[in-house]
Amino acid sequence: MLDKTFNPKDVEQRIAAQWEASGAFKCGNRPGAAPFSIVIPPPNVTGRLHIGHALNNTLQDILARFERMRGKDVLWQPGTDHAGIATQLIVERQLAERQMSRIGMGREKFLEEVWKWKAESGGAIVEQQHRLGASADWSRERFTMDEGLSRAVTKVFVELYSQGLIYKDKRLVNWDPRLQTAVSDLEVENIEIKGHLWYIRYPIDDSDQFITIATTRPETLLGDTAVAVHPGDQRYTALVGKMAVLPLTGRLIPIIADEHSDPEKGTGAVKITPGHDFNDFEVGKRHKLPLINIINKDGTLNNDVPAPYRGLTREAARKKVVADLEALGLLDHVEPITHAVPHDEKTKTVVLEPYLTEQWYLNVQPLADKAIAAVEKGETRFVPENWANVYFGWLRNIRPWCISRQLWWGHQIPVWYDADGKVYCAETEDDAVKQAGGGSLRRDEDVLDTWFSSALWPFSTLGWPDKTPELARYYPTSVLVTGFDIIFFWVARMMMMGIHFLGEVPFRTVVIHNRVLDEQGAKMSKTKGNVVDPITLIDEFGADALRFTLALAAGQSRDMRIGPTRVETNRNFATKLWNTARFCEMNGCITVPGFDPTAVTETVSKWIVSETEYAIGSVTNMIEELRFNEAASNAYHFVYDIFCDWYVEITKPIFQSINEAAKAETRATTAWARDQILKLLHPFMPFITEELWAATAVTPRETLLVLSDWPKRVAPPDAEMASAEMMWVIDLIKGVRSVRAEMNVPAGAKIPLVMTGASEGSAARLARHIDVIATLARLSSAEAAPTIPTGSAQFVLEEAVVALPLGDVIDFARERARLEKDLKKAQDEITRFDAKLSNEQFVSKAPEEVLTEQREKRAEAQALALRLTDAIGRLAE
RNA sequence: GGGCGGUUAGCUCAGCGGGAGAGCACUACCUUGACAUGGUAGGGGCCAUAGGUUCGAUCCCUAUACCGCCCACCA
Repeated sequence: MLDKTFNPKDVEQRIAAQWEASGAFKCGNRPGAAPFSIVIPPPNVTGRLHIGHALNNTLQDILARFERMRGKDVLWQPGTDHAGIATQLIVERQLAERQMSRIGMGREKFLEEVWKWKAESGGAIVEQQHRLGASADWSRERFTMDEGLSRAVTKVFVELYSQGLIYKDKRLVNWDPRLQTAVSDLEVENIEIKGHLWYIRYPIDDSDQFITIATTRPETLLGDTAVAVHPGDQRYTALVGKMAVLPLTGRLIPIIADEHSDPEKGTGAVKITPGHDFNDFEVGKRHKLPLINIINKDGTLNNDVPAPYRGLTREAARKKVVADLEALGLLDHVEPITHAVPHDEKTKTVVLEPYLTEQWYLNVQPLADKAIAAVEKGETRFVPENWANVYFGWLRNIRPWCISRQLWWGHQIPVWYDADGKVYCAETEDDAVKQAGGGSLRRDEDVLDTWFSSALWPFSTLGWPDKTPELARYYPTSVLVTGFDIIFFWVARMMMMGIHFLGEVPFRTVVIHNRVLDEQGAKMSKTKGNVVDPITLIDEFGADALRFTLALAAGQSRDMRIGPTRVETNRNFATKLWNTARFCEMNGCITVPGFDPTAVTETVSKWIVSETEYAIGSVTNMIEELRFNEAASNAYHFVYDIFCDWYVEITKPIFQSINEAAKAETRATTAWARDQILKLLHPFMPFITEELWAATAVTPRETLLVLSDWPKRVAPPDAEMASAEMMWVIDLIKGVRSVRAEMNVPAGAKIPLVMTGASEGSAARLARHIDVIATLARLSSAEAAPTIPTGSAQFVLEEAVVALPLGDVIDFARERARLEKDLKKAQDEITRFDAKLSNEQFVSKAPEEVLTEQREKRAEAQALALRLTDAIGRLAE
């Protein structure tokens, strides 16, 4: 006997162990089956599962389980990302607690520490993915710094280098002064902050005039090498070609004319600091201006500025420069402004500095062109498809990718230098030495951007550059499921690398899912403290409830809000499912081997087979179309509103009857429908369905549910007739219940029912389902009769009028009000249909079936109104 | 500045050319032999605004407003 409620805590771990032991998630053991593959977006090895991961993994798991049940050879490739910066920071912080430092111990020792950390505490997120029920092939788990994957990285680098696509360049980069590394354009987040616009007077050389410039960064004045005005700006034409005296330094800098200067902004004259501003860098190149770097790697001012400013932080330097200018009377005025300042995208606190360094770049332009073409040609499709525009937009304006990072944790760049600084790019040091013709070489100290290895994930995890069977079988992967926030970081780059190195797109379909917000609609962040922890939700409500909630919320809109109340609702759904199975158990509904749902004879059986068939079809279609929310809600609707609310209730009087043949068929049919439900829900709620699959079996099941076959659509006999009949029964019961409630008939009281004007068919239906109707509508009797007893409450059911003789109990005023309300509704409908049908344009232009439909509806409303009018008339008798 | 979403019941959201839906919340009643993590019956909406297309618009088109996101840039 099943317990009264489902206890996820007891069950989940046990079920997960069974799955693991059965090898159900392993790919490659279904020879002849079509492959279906997904690579997981590898979470950071430092990460904790957040609700966005939970959504992402749930959707992938739905697909994996669905396709596995459909007989495919499923590979869901799991793994983690080495996350250069995040991991290095964590280990550095731990070292600091032990009074140690990265620099102090040196590169080699430090990397040992990181690997040690990874072995001990890395990958906690993988355990959390297990908690969620993720059916990935865990035996194939990969890490971006694994030996094999690192080999792929090296090979890719060397090839791109030899193709001339990777090169070293000295230009401005976005510099993180705290980590002292370059970051790519994508890792910059421009944050609006309140600042000031300082108007500063630069004296003109050999003159008593000034040229006033406006700047948000007065401290960079120390590195100015020009002042620019717009060539067409009349105000300054006379000054172009003269020299200005740079305040605080006394350096002479030219006043130049350049289109970059915008007459509308500030004073129309702008200071040019090629060393610390991207635009100014370009201006400097155009005018062959000298470039002065005034900042150290840590963000403090260097020795190329006047002594008083050396060593100051940027903030301190700014204050001092402003104060000194003011003292000199060169500060014209200050305006408060709000402007966007580049911050480091991860912490959002560190202000990045445009900084002149030598870095490795990847010229992605040629790869981008092919990546664009592939989506244009439909080789990869986005779902929803409008995300393709975001993808195109970025790739069409792509700039070289700065791939080097001044970190230690990551893939070290496979480049060596000889004593003369000559470059040798090779897969191994030995090869480099060979290239150099002997001698000792020094390896480039930089590592690659973490996303460089992520870009190779769809093929590096399959064994590339080796020609493995897995690579042949599972590449291109079937579907990629991810969030829109990493379309640029990851999706586009995988496309570029996949096409370039494999000659084929890495995935056929990209599903972009919503972003998860908290229940108030706010973006979740650690600092706000509004992060909803999926593990907490799993602990409280079960993994199935969380998964079902996420699937239901995975609609087309951009955001979804998730919080405990919604998960609780679906925990309740799980309980409902559990108790339905319990009901089946209590009534002896046992799976009958070889049961043929198309051979049932009872109307009720035909009806539920037909409804099940419909549910199978809709859930299957919706998953195929990647409309997860529709799939989940269709399944929910079938299970709750049809199976639980009606079918189960209707079987109760059958089980209590003495019709043994009907009971036997109902038991078998119910067991069959329950099994179909378990299968339909399994991709969404794997734990509870797997548990019920075993618990409801009298003789052990042939396979675990996870390995069972997806339900096939069946063609039930007389489906339409059976459905119409059962709908009629349901409408009758609903009608009685409604009248009872409105007439305040006590719930326990059994009342008689008299049906008048019933056709032969209706009378027969009434007789056929008398037990069900009497039980569910709480009737003492139900019969067809020629006349309506006085003192009856009435309602209309198709051609018949149903009367509930309530005798003295009836409240005539109330009954009249109720009937009149219904009548008004019917009359309003008639009016609406008449308006339409009397419109010549409508009659002549609308399609025939719409016309017929409208006429039928009008006739129905007319008949209803007529019978209601009669009923009201009888009330007066 | 460029682009993209959203605006539907008190709340969170589905639906997207021919009768306005769900969950939660709300009201009334109900310990009915699966389930109170439940059941039954209800109340609640000019589907943001203004035009247009159409016989017909919550749905398609165009503008507007508000909310939000992405990209670029800001002296």
